[in-house]
Amino acid sequence: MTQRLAGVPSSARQSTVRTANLGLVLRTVCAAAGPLSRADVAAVTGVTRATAARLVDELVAGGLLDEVERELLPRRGRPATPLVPGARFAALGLQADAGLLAARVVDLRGRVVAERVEPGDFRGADPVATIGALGALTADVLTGLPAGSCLVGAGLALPGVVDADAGVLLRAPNLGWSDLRPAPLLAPFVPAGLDVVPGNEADLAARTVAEEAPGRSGPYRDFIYLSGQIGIGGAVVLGGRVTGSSGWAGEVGHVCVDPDGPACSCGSTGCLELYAGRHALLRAAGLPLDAPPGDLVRLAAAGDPAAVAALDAGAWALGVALAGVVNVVGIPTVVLGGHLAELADLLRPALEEHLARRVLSARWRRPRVVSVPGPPAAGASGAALRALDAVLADPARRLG
Amino acid sequence: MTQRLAGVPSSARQSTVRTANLGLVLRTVCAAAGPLSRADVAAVTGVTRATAARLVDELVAGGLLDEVERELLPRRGRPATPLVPGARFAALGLQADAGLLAARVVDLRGRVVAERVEPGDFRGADPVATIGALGALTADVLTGLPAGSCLVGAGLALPGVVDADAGVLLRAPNLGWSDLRPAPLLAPFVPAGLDVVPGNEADLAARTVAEEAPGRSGPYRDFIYLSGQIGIGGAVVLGGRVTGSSGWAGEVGHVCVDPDGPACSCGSTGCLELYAGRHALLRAAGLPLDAPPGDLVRLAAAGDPAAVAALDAGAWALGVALAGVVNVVGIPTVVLGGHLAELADLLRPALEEHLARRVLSARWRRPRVVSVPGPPAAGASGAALRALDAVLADPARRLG
DNA sequence: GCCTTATGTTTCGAGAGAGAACAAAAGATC
DNA sequence: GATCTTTTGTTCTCTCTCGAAACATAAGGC
Repeated sequence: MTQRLAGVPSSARQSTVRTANLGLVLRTVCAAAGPLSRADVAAVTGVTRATAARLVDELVAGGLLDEVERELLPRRGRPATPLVPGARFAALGLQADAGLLAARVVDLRGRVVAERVEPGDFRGADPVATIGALGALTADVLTGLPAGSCLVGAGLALPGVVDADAGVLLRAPNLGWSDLRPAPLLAPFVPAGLDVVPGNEADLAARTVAEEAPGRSGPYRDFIYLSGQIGIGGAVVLGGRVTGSSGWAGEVGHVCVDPDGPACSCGSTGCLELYAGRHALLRAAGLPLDAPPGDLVRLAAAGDPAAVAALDAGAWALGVALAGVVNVVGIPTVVLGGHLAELADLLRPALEEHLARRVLSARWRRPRVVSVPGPPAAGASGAALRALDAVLADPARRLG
Repeated sequence: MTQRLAGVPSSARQSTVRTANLGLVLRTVCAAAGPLSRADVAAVTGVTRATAARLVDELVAGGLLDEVERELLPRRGRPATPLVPGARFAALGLQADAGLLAARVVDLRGRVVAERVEPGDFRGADPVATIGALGALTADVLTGLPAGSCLVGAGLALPGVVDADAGVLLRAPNLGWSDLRPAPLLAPFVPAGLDVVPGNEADLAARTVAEEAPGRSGPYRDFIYLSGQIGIGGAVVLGGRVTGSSGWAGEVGHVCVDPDGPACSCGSTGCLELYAGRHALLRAAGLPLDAPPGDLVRLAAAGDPAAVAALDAGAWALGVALAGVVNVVGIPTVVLGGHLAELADLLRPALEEHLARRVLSARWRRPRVVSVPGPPAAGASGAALRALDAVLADPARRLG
């Protein structure tokens, strides 16, 4: 009975208060749209100005906050010292997808410090060679960093089932990769000690919707995210947090929409991906599989029958699959990302109608479908955000 | 910029440490299988014996912990004072379902202090009269409480879409109720000031699996729960917590398993409930709809073709629907409750096979189907647990 | 030039846990 | 049966952190 029980969180002590409040102050500054003064921080967080000043001073000393030049707004009273998130802290976000490689560095203010995105066709490509190419891109990006930058972490977005704790990509159907451990392959290209943590592409891309910058909320807090790449990944975001079992989740593309439908390479039948995946839509529309993204939109907008039929079938399949997800998790907002974002305007009417019919709670909260423009390779940004969020969660660790 | 931002948690102060540690100590005692001493509490939580003793003394003074008689284990050293959760704190859990009414009082130790369960057929019953009957049951149960009991909360499990914040049952298809506010109807039967909070039956029943007593974990921490009543409700439990959008979620019964299937009363087609709901199974097996629970089991075990076919169809539909849920939330454990628990042994082989085929991550984590015996009207117990968990989350409020 | 106002800083006190010493109550040992 | 050992529970001092209030600072307004 003297053994420490698993799952019991550790006790609070005085230093816990300090740690919690340092994090609170840092997140408050990050969450704000513009610079805050020490007095603003006190007012927003509820601590006294004395305490706010003490906490801010410690964060400034550690570089997690920067004092910037005051812009001369003519106001009464002593002029405030504007505070913004520290510019020297940044994280590396990588992405390897069937259609592109990307390396991007994002700082604590949410700015892209450096990036390279290389399109290509990596279906069935050799994993070692491809990760090597990504490493070269990474090295290139890192040389462009300003002096004094501090990389706090790194992540790699992959389109498949990932065991993030073990650092293993278990299976990426569209790349044709299995049981791959990317970190050792990337180690030669990144600073020593920087661990590249893999993650599911859709999970990470969803973060870029939930957070428009580290610690700053995006327009939606609760939504189902759909990432249209060659496959279809998904993530459930609740209260701004991606839920699910850490990288195992989000295989929406393989939700069954018709048990009597065609066989899928995953072993099941009638998977969503066979109707609304990028290749499925292009094939049904009579377009080549390497057609540029805008072609399908133009064709359908012009009323081409095959293209319209392809989108109708896609909307129907998305409706069946998403209605199931909405019925289970109870979130009526669907955010379309990736190639589905471009098609959002064409898919929305039929898709929302299908959802209204099949979702039990639709009468009270009508499901809606929205899209976000999103950068190319949103997964890379999400991977960087994940690493930066770890700093926001516990800034005291960075202060020594 | 001096406005308090929404969503920013409040700052920590000294009293926060106290509050947190009081909760930690109380939850530690609740989580333990047997009584703990002050020294045990110190060892498990990590605080010093001095601090543990102070915290325990405060909880004992408030009645949240009880010091019980030492059982004479011959051990060296000064004998410890065994601590158990306070017996005088209890919560009321109610349930109204198509097949039963239930009222139950559960104390902080997880014991059923008093209960009444009344079977019946309440499909299409008048909501006011039915809730009135439940109120009479409740009044009866409350008179049986030992003197000095303190009811800390009350909950009502309902088989439908509930807005817990607003306290409204929006729609319960199998009861035929809509837009019902149960709290005022029950107010005459409960002590003044006790708010009866409605909740989704499956969400609440899932709690009884995640927690075998207030604060004490059950055998599974991450699972998909299926509650087989006349309809089929569901809940997703992650890390011991029911996730979802507070009562909107869990309508697994209306996940579409065959878009070309028969029309459902909900407006969609091919809903899971039409294949694996209680009535669907009985009808397909050629049994009357009011057949006692064991009949179908006996018939199928005896090899009756209609019964076996009914269960095959049910397992197939459950496989399609649950594979979708597993693919989205990434949890490979399915717990069957309600009438599905009795059928678990008959459903499991086919169901696990369907899941293995349709779940993308099955090769690494094979989905498994388990059942829990569960009390009748598990939702009532779950409703009481929810109220008791609120005390565990913040015992300081109870201490004034 | 003085007043007003808002920001930032200093000082003191209170609450809470850590650590160590102390007191208490049993079994173990001779 | 007296003493030692062991474990539990208590008391005391110290440190850490925040709150409160007074003070200092730097601007605009009159």
